[in-house]
Amino acid sequence: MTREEYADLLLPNIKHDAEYYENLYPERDLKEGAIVTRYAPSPTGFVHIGALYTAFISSKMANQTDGVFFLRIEDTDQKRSIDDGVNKIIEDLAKFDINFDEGVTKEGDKGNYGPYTQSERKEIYQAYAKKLIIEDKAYPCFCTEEESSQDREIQSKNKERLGYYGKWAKCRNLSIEEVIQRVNNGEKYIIRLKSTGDFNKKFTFKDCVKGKSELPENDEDFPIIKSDGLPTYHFAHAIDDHLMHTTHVIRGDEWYPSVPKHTQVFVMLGFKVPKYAHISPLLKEDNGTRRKISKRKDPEAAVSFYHEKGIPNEAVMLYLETVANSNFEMWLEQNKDKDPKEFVLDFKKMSTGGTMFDYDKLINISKNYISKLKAEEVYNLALEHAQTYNQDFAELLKQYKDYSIQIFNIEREQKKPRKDIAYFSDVQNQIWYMFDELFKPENYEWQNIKDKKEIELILNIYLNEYYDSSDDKDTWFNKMKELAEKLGYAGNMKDYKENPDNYKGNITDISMVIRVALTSKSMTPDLYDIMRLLGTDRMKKRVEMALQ
RNA sequence: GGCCUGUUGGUGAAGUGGCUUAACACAUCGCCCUCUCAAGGCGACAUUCACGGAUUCGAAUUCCGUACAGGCUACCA
Repeated sequence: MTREEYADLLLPNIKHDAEYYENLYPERDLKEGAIVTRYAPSPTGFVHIGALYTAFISSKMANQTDGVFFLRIEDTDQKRSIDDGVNKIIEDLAKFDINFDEGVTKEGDKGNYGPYTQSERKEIYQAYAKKLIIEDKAYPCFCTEEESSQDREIQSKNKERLGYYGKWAKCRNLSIEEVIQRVNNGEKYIIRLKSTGDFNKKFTFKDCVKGKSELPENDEDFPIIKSDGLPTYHFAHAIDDHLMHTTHVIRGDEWYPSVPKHTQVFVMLGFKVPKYAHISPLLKEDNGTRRKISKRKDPEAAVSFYHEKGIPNEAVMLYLETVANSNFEMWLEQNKDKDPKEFVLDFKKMSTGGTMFDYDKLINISKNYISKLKAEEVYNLALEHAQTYNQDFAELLKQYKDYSIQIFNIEREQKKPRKDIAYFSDVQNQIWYMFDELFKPENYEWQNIKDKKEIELILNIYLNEYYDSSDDKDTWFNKMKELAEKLGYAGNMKDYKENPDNYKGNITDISMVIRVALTSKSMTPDLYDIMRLLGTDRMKKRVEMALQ
């Protein structure tokens, strides 16, 4: 039996050989320095904030070099798939302005290097595995999972290094005859790589993020094809990224220790080894120790969390970019007129340890981002959020569109705008009192100001003798001062501070009475603007309500 | 157990042998401004870079060891 026939017995019914695929997927025609990256999730439908982070880096790296960013679905482990998982991932990423040049799309594959779903590439992997078998660089293994785990236990007991290597690689030297016999007996098998590495020798490479690296060579005969015929991650990664001509493999740093394994596959197959960039994880403090943000334990792990909270997608991305390259913030400060997209991301500036996820910082970025938006943009985003999460409020916003925009315009669109909206789920809490439909105050925050008679007096005199809806802001404020002084309050704070005993109070007390009467709250944005928006009739009604 | 990586204030970090009395930002606190709030202005916040040694005229920066944390060590990715 020739080696070809032998390989054919192990991996039957394969139409094409490796050569065929080599010709099918030629080198990409890109300009010098263009980076080809990919995002390669399992179709779980869940986008982790850490995954968004690496996807963002991959996407930006490709874009800033006029390269290619593609989506590949890694579904070789069927347990990880859910229905419609791929579409959910695509949608979630699109929200954050992460789009693919190539790969799986909602309408099917796009691009010349497909299929982009690993389960559809089974034959391709097998063709290459076959090539390795023919060249005696891979072999079938009949060990059961129980046997392997038993061996690991023995190794562990004897304090030996764990794994399928050296004398533990029991099937490595099976004779062809024996293999044929066991296959014909219907025994299940996997295909393992026949490693040529030496654990005592060092393998050196340069990681784009971590720099010069030195790891032991791989001497484990790790599986490349599972008993279901699908490849393992290690093998699929090598085949796919070679055939799809990925230049930079950007992934989580849990993969860092397996670079010798991966490189070995590339080398044994005669492929050019790609560059690796291992991104350190986003961490969370938990009981005094740091751990990766976890899908199960931390709500903020899911990208949908930010959507629900109403943190603008752009703010999340701005935050992730400052995590990626901390000089980004300074760049933004110095290039206020430029599009943040012009910032050039640099692998070398990425942190090599893990980064604590700083929610406060995110909120700060979000506040600043929202404060710079136009009133109408804020309105649109607030409405969009409310339509999904707070429909009653959305109805109000729609019904009173112009009015709402004016509310959002208070102290906005100026050099130093208000920064009180951090996320859109909080908007109703902040402006409910501007809507009669929502204005049902449970308590008036009178604080400790004056007795009811004094309140009544202030309000009545103000409304009847001073208030004029056509006053501009200065006139309005001067009138407030006049009223204060007429009633024995200090019209300006300096006078009051110098001689507090000469006055019943100061202008703060006067405006506070009016503010609380109109809004029930002691803390609001600019009173003048609120009064202007409320209008005379509603003001009168609210004063009546307050005095009841 | 083995292998690898990391460790600069509450947080993210700048920093690659003297320009560091450790930048900048977030958080916190104080003062000022102010009709309240939100802002804004000013200031405080690591004598020290996990610890111990070594090299050097000089170290956060180089080397060695220790500690702690994390990752990998699956027919999971």
